[in-house]
Amino acid sequence: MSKQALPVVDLNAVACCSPIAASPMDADQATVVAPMFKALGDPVRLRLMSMIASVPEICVCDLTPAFDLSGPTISHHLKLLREAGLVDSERRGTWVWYRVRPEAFRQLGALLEVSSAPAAGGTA
Amino acid sequence: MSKQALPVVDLNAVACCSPIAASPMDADQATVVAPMFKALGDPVRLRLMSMIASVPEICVCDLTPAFDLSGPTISHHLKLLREAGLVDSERRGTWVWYRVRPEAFRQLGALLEVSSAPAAGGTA
DNA sequence: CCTCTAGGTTGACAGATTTCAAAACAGCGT
DNA sequence: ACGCTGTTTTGAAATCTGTCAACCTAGAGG
Repeated sequence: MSKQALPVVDLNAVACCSPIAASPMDADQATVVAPMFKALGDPVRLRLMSMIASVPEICVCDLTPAFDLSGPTISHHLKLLREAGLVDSERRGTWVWYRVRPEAFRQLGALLEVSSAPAAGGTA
Repeated sequence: MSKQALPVVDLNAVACCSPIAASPMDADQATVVAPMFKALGDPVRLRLMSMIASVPEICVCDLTPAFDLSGPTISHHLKLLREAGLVDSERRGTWVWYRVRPEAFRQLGALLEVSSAPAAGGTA
């Protein structure tokens, strides 16, 4: 019943910072990282993520009315964001508060870092 | 017949650089950006992207054998990457070469930048 | 204990995604 | 012209996703 479902993505299990462009990512790492990108690959979740990331923390009750969607649908998207390890939630009395997991956020950023131009001399 | 299908994502149409965490992203921008994350949200495409981004350019014939998937399937994933605006392709004789679109890559990275702790005093 | 509100879970369904086999298309070499 | 190899397109099957209505759980307040 632990509502604090352990994130599917274990950040410590990931070679956490070599940029995608530094060297070909191996299949295992791709399997771990892809779900994080996938979680951001839906407009609703991307907005949700942005709203959460823009403040220290935010109540579901402030998230839901920003969309033209039912409560359960928002709840579903928040769950995916949680399972991807991107956000954390905490119940405090009546309300549930969400905040980002900075490590996850940082990792994603690191993955997309541009590492200059590697020299695999193809083009000429 | 133009195989150089115009990317679905028009990079110039995007408020191209304010980090997700800077302020809540509006619905329109989310609609434009989400497909890019979505494209990276599959392990195969993420690896493909990584392989392409790790070198100046790479031939499909070097991409395909890295996976346990049929040629058409790889081709399909490459098409999605192209449509997301993340990569470009060019046929040169018998082979087709892929390379990243640096602008798109940079934009994605910018989106995930951590902008310290913003003070959007909603909470207190 | 009862009721009210905030959120999450279940079940169902339309539409999208992943994948492959088969077929089409594009250059190259003979 | 013909066949060969590399890549994309088409068509179809199995699976996954986004969404809602209905229902359940958690805490607040009588």
